Amino acid sequence: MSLRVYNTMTKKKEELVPLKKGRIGMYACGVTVYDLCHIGHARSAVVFDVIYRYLKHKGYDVTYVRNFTDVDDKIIKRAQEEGVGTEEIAARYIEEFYTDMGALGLLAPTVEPKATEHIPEMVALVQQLIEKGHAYEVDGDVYYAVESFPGYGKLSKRSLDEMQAGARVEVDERKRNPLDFALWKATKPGEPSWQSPWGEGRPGWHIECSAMSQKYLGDTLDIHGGGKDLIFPHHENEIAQAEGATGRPFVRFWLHNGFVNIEKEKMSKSLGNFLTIKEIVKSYHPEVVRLFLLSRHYRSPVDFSTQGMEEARRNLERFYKTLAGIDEIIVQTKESDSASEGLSPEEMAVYRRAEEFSTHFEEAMDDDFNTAVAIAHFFELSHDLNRILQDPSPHAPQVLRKGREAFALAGKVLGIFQEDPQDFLEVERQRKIEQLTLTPKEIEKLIKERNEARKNKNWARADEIRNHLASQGIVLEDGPQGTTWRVE
RNA sequence: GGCGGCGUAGCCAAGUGGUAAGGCGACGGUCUGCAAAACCGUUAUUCACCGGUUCAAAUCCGGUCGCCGCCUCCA
Repeated sequence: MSLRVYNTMTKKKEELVPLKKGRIGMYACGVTVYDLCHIGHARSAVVFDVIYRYLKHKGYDVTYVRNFTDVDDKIIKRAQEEGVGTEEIAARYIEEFYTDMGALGLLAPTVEPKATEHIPEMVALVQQLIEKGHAYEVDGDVYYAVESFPGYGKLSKRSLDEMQAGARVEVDERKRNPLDFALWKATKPGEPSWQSPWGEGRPGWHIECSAMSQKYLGDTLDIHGGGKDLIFPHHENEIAQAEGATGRPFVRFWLHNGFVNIEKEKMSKSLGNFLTIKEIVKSYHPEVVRLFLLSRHYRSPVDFSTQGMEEARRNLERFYKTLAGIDEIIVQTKESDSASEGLSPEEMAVYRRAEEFSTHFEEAMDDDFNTAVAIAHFFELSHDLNRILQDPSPHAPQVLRKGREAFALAGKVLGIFQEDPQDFLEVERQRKIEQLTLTPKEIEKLIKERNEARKNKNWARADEIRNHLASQGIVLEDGPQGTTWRVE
């Protein structure tokens, strides 16, 4: 099966053919470390994490680079506000980044370069651009001359003329073209700075990704990605820098993820609806966040809502309930009990579907990482397995084991279903119990009373207790093993 | 103003030429004292609207309406 991806450059799905057979070099724009990460960062990070995982799953030797922008206007501003050094701000939010992204279960990239640790590479690149006539120096600043690069605008599909017509950039007399952007900025008092051929200064934003991707992945990357908002100007500028310097194609496949809205509104600081990852994982298990995000296609906008998150939580719990049921049965059986001998036609059918699961999963993922379809397959498999679980025959473990393997293997690619089912359900239970006004002890007491009433066929009293607890969000389940309770 | 995207059931959401995945909800059934969970079944003759191309269109083309993003820092 061949993997097809949507390429922003060509606006088409194309077969992902790497430059070197069996190897993939991929670069995802990371974060500027001046504040806590929000759900938008989480989406981007999770999307590229899943892409990384899937490429590895397909057997590619992947080099994944994700950078930290640790020198930038916003960091400087923040540092000045707090009266501390920029290094302190950067170090603080890098640490927070690891805490938050670690919580979301992100795999570590191959390399995580920091801009400040690659100043010499950036200076060299800028010098190269000046030599080739793509950049010019004015008063210690260096600007990229967009008119010197014929392909400028090819990724974002705009021409220089169009952009100039609608330009809202401030006029700077020293620039040859208003759209020329800074490669190097002369230092100002109180700002971090480094030595350069143009005097003390610091790099512009776009140059770091060109320099660092080149260093770790070579002149041509297979995949470069980030949020849709980076298409212009960031990625457009990166192309101009990299291709202007090397004269070779910069990126084979451009991948961009869609935005996150909050309750149908654009997320923005002025609206005060910024949701940080920290806040979210306080209320939801990280796998719930992943399931929620991956239930939509990565290129579409997604609306982050309580309703959507609750649905994801309910669904994940359902999956884990199935898995817990399976584990309970197969724990007694031997590893080798996954053969198909002696199965009933019904069991055989499920066995086959479990066997084919990975094929279907890969078909979905091969189609531009269609995680929504992949997750739909999980629902189907889950139904199949629940049917077996309902009334397990002596041969059931053979089928269940097969299904369990499928869940674990494909789940690993999405970064879900990786917890022990019992543990997961217990953690979720505790999380909900904390919200209750009643204590478990009080609940147990009421259940005891209700069971007394039931013994005496006092259905009125029994139902009264059930309804009372239900009004608190507590659901009673009468089973052969007695009565258990759970929180809605 | 320029560029781009989107509009699929009550809701969420796949599907980009071959006759509408999946989830939530709702309804009916199995089970239950009643429930819950789980399972079974039903729930879009139709994909914003109008016109066109085609044997065939949610998918392609033209137009209309509505929503959104980018063009300035942004995942």
